[in-house]
Amino acid sequence: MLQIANIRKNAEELAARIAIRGLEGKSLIAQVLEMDEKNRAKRTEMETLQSKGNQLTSQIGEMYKSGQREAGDALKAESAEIKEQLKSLEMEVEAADQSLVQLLLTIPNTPSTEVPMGKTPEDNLEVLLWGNKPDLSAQSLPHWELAAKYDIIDFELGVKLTGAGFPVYKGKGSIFQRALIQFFLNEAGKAGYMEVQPPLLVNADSGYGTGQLPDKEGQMYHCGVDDLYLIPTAEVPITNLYRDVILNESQLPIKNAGYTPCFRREAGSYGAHVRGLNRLHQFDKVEIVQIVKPETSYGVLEDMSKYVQGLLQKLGLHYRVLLLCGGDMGFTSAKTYDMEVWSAAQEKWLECSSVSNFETFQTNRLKCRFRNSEGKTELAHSLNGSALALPRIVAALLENNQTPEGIKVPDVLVPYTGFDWIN
RNA sequence: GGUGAGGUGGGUGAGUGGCUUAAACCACCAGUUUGCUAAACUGACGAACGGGAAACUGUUCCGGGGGUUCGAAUCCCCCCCUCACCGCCA
Repeated sequence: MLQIANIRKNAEELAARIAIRGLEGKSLIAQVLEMDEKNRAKRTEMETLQSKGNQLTSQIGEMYKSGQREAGDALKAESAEIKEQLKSLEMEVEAADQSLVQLLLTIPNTPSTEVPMGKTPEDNLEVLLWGNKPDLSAQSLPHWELAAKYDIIDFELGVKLTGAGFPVYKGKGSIFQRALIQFFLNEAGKAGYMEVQPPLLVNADSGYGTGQLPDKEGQMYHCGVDDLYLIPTAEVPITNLYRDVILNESQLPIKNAGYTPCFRREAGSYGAHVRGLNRLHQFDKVEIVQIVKPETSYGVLEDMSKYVQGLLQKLGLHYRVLLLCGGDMGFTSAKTYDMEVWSAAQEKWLECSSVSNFETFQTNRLKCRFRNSEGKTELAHSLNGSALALPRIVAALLENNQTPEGIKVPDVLVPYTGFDWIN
């Protein structure tokens, strides 16, 4: 959620930035400002009356204490009248504030000025291309056929147990996936991220904190009996560690990494493009999160992007980096890079990481602040990224490294798997 | 699930109707001392929102919601959560 104080101060700039998403920034901001002005007038009116009422009650108290009981009683009527007036005024102010918040909740984050204009994925900017397409023989198989051939991932079994989108990893497939997780966590540790194991179920407050609620309620699995949500990403529990917190400037930057399964309903997305590991209801992911000082956040975004790319390079994957355009960016993000790996047998790019700077959009909801050098509280900036999401990495590795003899395990993973071939 | 105790500022924790403008201690911050760190001492120190160029000032907030009262952290009702013990159990 955008900060109202910031909108007052930088109305024009923010309107222009919203327009990068292809929205009517100017009229939206104008609407907010108009409502805000009305609300403040109401608030002033209410507070003046409250002040008057407070003075009166202390007067009455004084009179009682000095024995002027009758004089005190005489003022009670006036006090009661003020109280009556206040009742409706307070309700008006609350309703006014509520409707302003409702309006603000509909406004997405303001893209950074470097974000390209555009509405569709075609308008995303390819900022980097690394490596080359692997040269596969004509008999190359897509990963779901490889999974069956070597009996390492069983999609049918998952359907029996749960439903589509819940695969069962078996034998070397299971070990391979565990090796990747371990590799990613160790790399994150080396890069200075503190590992955390958060809960996989979160309450509604946490959902609101990172912005999954109320907009994306339908994307999360909900346990009705206990009113808890299965996390769609570790971003939710990890970022919410810092909800309602005032940090010390010296604690920043905070760098956390965590591995969790992720659960997504993905309602309405079926068909060929969700085949195999391409889109699942349950998948594993290592997530990195940073809470930083505002002036450093864009530098940190570049660092995180480089870090994620380093993982892809160590795995020897052909990938590209996209700077998402305004229209394709998530609601809460100010600037996002997507990393896509080349899936050689499917001959298409698969998104395997998304690294974003949220500026104060999340921290405003989270009330995640730090005490700056002037001793004032200030909202921190939050960022996160996948490092990495497992299924599409597994898919790309299986497809790109396939040979007639089997699937070659990347060298960096061998210490974790204990074998160098899946065959 | 049963019984009991409790939720107060960054933390510990006092506070049973108006001098609470929330004590005290700790932490954080600034300064003095100091080769450096530490210790000691001194000082400042809750948050959000509004008004004001600023100094400053107003309002709200003691788990959440309602109520009693001229006046509520304090009394009453409902809800939520935490802790302890018991039961069940990986």
